[in-house]
Amino acid sequence: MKKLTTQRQAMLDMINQSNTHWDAELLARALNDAGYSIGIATIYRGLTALEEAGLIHAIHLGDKKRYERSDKAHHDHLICRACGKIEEFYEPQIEQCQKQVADAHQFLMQGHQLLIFGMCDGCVQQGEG
Amino acid sequence: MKKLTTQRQAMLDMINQSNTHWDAELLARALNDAGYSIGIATIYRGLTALEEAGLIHAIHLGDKKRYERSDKAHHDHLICRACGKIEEFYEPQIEQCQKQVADAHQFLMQGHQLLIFGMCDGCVQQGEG
DNA sequence: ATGCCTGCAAAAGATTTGCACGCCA
DNA sequence: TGGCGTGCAAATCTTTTGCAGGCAT
Repeated sequence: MKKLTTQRQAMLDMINQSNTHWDAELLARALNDAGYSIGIATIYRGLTALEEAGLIHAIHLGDKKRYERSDKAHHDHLICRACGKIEEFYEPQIEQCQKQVADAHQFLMQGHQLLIFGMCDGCVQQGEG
Repeated sequence: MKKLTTQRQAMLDMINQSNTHWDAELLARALNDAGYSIGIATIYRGLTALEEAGLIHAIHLGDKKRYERSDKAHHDHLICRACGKIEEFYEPQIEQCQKQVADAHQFLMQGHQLLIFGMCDGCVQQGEG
């Protein structure tokens, strides 16, 4: 059985206290800044354990794996290519369409990931300046 | 200006002749099997060049980058977690919803990627056996 | 000559793993 | 005492890059 050790608790707290989309290194740095000293391997193993336990949620964003709180309703992501900002959205109509698509393909849907790439409002303004 | 050399032509042909979702190593192996001897670095550089030229299309599928023909209509992917098979689909309603979501967030949509994870029919059958 | 292309090997970044040690039931 | 967690360093995997030629214009 997986244990929720002090360090994993710290990781979980850090993730739960924010809306950030953490990657392993970011989290390691934040925890070290917060006074914990946790090896990077422990971070990776801990993140995997927390994910398996359903305590955090993972998204594989192109280059690297990110983690976010799981105590949130399901949502998808808008990703600004200019500044890297990640916004969240939830569109029930899309969710429903996906189920229909899966059914039509006799495909048992277990999950999905929708990423919308583009530029956020702020970056569009700047780009035009 | 990028050149369409013999090797890049071979890469392009290989990709165009199939519906496979190639990664760099798979493509290298296939080309070597076909009699070409192309270094892996050339494959990577070639794939990047072909993608920039719009001749092939890239999807970042979780772990690694894959490439497929670009002379196909836009589509999204159903991915079987059991056997790795990738099916394609196109659902105009989803496309349209995405635009609306982007607009609602004052987000300039440049592209998107929708992956549906689950199990294909064949694997479901097997799993139940 | 110049610019882009190639191969190889080395480097890079992200993640995993081997190993020895430590903690707690 | 056995199992899981930890740290470190080494290994792995995918991708990029440096460098020394090579080909075509």
